[in-house]
Amino acid sequence: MMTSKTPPLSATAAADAYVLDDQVGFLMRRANQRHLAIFSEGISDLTPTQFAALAKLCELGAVSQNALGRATSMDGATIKGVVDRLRLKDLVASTPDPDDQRRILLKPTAAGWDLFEAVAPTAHQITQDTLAPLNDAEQTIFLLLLQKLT
Amino acid sequence: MMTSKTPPLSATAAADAYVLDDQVGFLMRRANQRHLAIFSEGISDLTPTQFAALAKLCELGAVSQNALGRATSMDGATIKGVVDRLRLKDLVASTPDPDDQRRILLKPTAAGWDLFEAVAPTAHQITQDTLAPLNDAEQTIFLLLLQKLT
DNA sequence: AATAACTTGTGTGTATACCAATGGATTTTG
DNA sequence: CAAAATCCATTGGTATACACACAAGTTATT
Repeated sequence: MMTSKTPPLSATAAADAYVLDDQVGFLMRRANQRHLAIFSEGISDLTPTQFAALAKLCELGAVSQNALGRATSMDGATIKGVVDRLRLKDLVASTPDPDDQRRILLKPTAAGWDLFEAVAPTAHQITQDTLAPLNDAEQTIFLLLLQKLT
Repeated sequence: MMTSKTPPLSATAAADAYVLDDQVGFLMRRANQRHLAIFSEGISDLTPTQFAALAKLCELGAVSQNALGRATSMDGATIKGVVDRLRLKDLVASTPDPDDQRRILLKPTAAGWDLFEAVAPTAHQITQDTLAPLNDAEQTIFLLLLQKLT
């Protein structure tokens, strides 16, 4: 509990005790910054978000844009921009869904598949490089705890 | 090591083995999304980034804009926007540095101090709420490992 | 002292990321 | 079946976040 480390405090005392560098949010932001740097070093063709969308699309087959967004934890506005850019790069193709006129069915193009398969090993390596400061046991625990925070 | 879970693979096999939901980057993004939601629920006046900058400024006293950026892990372009918005809200004041004509010295205003002290306890609570899915021991480990990944 | 190298703040461009609103399509319900 | 509720894609707005380039100021080098 919070109270074990921070017993009831006046607002001022709480402010004194607030050290930014100890906050989860700040640490997660920094850890993520490091990961993004590692990613763009290894894969410069795609952003992590674009790769996530492409990978998920290769995993799922043909899905609607919003469904892909849900599968990758992006809201409608975000996934639209990502898909637009993937289409500009000819990695993803879209066709209207004959069963539902609202939907756009997305599929990886041949080039999309090729790129995904070509960079998947690198993506694995990026995950490993990101976790490299931890030993095997620590990596397992970290991923487990991270999953619990999801 | 990676090889314990993923022995040498052909590109296609690597693609098969690539499950987005197991990747560190994806998990960190989702954990961060959850944290941001908790934050904005508790503190709606400021974004996490703005609060981080304000908190660090209260911690450091008078520093230049770029120095504040370094202390909060934001690059020059990012910290500029953040500080601009904090100034618009009258939480931060800027004066030219007499010793270095390039620099702008930043300081929290009285309102900035007041707001920081008022929300610091809430910020602590947000950290706790974010970590709530973990028990005490897990929280300690998680923060430790997170720090190692920084 | 003059030049080079660096720092600081700023501006531009691109890419997430989310909220709110909208119009059209589909599903659910009364 | 008709109305309400929901879903879908899109748009506009705001806020990080980083890369790059730039001008002006400062420090280091020669």
